[in-house]
Amino acid sequence: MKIGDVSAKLGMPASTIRYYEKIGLIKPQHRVSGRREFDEGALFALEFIRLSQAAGFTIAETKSLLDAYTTDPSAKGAWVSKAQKKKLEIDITMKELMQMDLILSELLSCKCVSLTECIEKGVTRYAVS
Amino acid sequence: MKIGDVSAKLGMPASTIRYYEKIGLIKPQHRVSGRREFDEGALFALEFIRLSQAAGFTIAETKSLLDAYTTDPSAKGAWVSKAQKKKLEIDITMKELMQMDLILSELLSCKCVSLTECIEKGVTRYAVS
DNA sequence: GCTTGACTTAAAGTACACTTTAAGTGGTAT
DNA sequence: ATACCACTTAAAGTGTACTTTAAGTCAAGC
Repeated sequence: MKIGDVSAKLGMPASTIRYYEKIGLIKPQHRVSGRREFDEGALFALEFIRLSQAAGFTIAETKSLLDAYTTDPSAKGAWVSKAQKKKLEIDITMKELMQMDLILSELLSCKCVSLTECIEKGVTRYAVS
Repeated sequence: MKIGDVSAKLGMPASTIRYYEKIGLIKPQHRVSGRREFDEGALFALEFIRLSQAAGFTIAETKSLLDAYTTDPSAKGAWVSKAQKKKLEIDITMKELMQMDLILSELLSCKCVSLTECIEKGVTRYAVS
């Protein structure tokens, strides 16, 4: 699969994919007459990166999750605790998203004529504890 | 409430709060002998901003959600459709977070010695459709 | 065979969201 | 009363994550 196909399939600019390779987030892809050829593993890595970004993790964090124990099997223990920590962070983000959703729902269903009125009426009671 | 107290309560640097005021994300706070005094409304706005950021929205998007129909009640219609759109975006992000969580769970529970092996065994079948 | 367009590189540029700096003010504790 | 620390400002600096540019290569269709 060429970079253009991968780009279309994942909805990710080709420039971004090249950038990820440049900074070592994905392995240097095998070249066929100078162009990158992507396999399933590369596609997984890119999708993993996309989801990791969506989860609010930085490139460095993503790299750390993606690198670990691929080169050194004995590093799996460290990877496991790292991944577990990330799961907790995802959990926190999920709760924040749910709270944001709840606030938007409250503001959407109320009859106030302004946000200020909503705040006075206590529509925002979920927000600040 | 002074900026330091707000900062401590929300876990948000005072510099960030000043920055939010400077760019108009929050209203200019009332000053008491030169220092900002924050009320419940301001606290709500800041918590709203924090959650909005967690939901992956930009400052501009957050501002748009926070501004609308506060000054012009007739703009509520536009605000409503905007907020509904945001709720859909939150929904997408939630699904991505769940997928990320699922992938991490799979990788955590498998017995592979490397990520490459996991990919080959199809542990990643949830990732790329 | 020649045009088209996707690909290649390295390097510079951009956007967003703060964060830091420098210089100064003001209320509180010893 | 004096030291201290949180506060004030505007402006410059920082970090992350790309994105664009410029110059060039290469394979495929007309």
